[in-house]
Amino acid sequence: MGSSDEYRIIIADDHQVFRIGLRGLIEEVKGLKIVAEASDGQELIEAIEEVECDLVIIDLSMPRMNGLDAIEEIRERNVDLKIMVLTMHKERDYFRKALAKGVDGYILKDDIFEKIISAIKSIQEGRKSFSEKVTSFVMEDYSVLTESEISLQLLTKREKEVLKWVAEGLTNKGIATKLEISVRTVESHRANLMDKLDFDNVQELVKFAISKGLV
Amino acid sequence: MGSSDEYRIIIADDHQVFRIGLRGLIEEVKGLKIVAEASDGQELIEAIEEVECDLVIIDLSMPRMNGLDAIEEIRERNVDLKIMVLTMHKERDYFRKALAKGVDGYILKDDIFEKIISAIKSIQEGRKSFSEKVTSFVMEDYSVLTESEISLQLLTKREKEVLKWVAEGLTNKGIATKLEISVRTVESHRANLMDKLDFDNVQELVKFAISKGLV
DNA sequence: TAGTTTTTAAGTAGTAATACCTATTCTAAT
DNA sequence: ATTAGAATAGGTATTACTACTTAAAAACTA
Repeated sequence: MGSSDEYRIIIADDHQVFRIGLRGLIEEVKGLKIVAEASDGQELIEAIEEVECDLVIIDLSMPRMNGLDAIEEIRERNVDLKIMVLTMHKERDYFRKALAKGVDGYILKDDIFEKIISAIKSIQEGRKSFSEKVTSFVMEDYSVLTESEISLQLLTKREKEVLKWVAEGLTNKGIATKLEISVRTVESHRANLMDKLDFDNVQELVKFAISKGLV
Repeated sequence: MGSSDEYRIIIADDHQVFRIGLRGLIEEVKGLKIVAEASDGQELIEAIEEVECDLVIIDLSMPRMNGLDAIEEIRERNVDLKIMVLTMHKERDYFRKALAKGVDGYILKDDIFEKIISAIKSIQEGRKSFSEKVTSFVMEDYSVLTESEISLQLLTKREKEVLKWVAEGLTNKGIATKLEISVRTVESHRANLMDKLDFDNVQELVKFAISKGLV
């Protein structure tokens, strides 16, 4: 055995002090080894090319190339490399975008250290790990959609029905056939929808329908 | 005082045995009182009209009028009434739709009874409460989007850019102006997008863009 | 440097959607 | 029974998008 049974980690964070602290703490754990450090996205990409590693721990706000762009870059080159975001950002948007780019973990810097380690372990075992603080944010997010539900109540039953099928991707003609009404009627409903919701394109209709759980 | 400091609950579930069990368990808790029972959505609506209550505990699968429709009906009449879903369905879709309709809690029947009580308490105090089993489903859901990421890699940089703006709701002309290229070029990119992704309408483009975190 | 992909752009025709406006029937509430 | 709102549908013109094809720079890869 030797180094082959060690889990090789690269840290990318623009604060040196944080890196030193994290390295110290992680290396106290048997089986985990920091094989490189990077202070920005560009350096990280280079480091990955140079040294073999299993996991990248990456901050989102870094100079030159930010974390999200770096993650995209990494995923384009190597789909298997595990990526764990370790950041102060608990905003829904960062989290969502990071997830969409395929990260394996998203842990907040104000989580306790044990959480970071258990996340690393989870990822090592092929699972994913997210800070409860962000999962709860996503949950709130899910339910917040609800609050502006008044606008849905503006719509009549038929309008909601038409909206649903529009969002599903049917053409007006398709909807007309499905509901057994004239295309002109569908056009009317659709015009009323646009009017009531103050939209001027299908795209917004789709996003609205999704947010309301109609599709 | 008397009944004024009691939290009045209506139970709607199509299984009588379950209702009896739940009633017994809930009424052992001081301060909670079951004021009515219903075996389907229709009965529930009627019960709400007849007796005053603070919280409705409702199952999703019921005859005559199912839970989701009942919730919609209730929300149309009374926005303040608290609604807690208590169901066996842990599928993402049920959960998402229930949330979109503005429920205050979503608890699974295979949760322990203490969880149900603590959820009721949370709701009573104005918070929301969801079974961890469904929040984790949502989380997975969030990250599963990632797995079919291959399709994004099919697209060129420019195509992704165009896709983003389409999803944002710009017209081809608007995108052309923004990117300082001809409308015909935008049309080309868009046609290629449709082709590569095997879509045939904007709606799908929007949904795809959202799932990839582009918008 | 040669070859491939990406980005650019146009022709031509056809289909789909929108912006107006009007108007009848149906339904539910007063 | 009356009235308001919803659902139906048509007229006319304009704008937006799609389908299918071609093709030339530009950029990148081998």
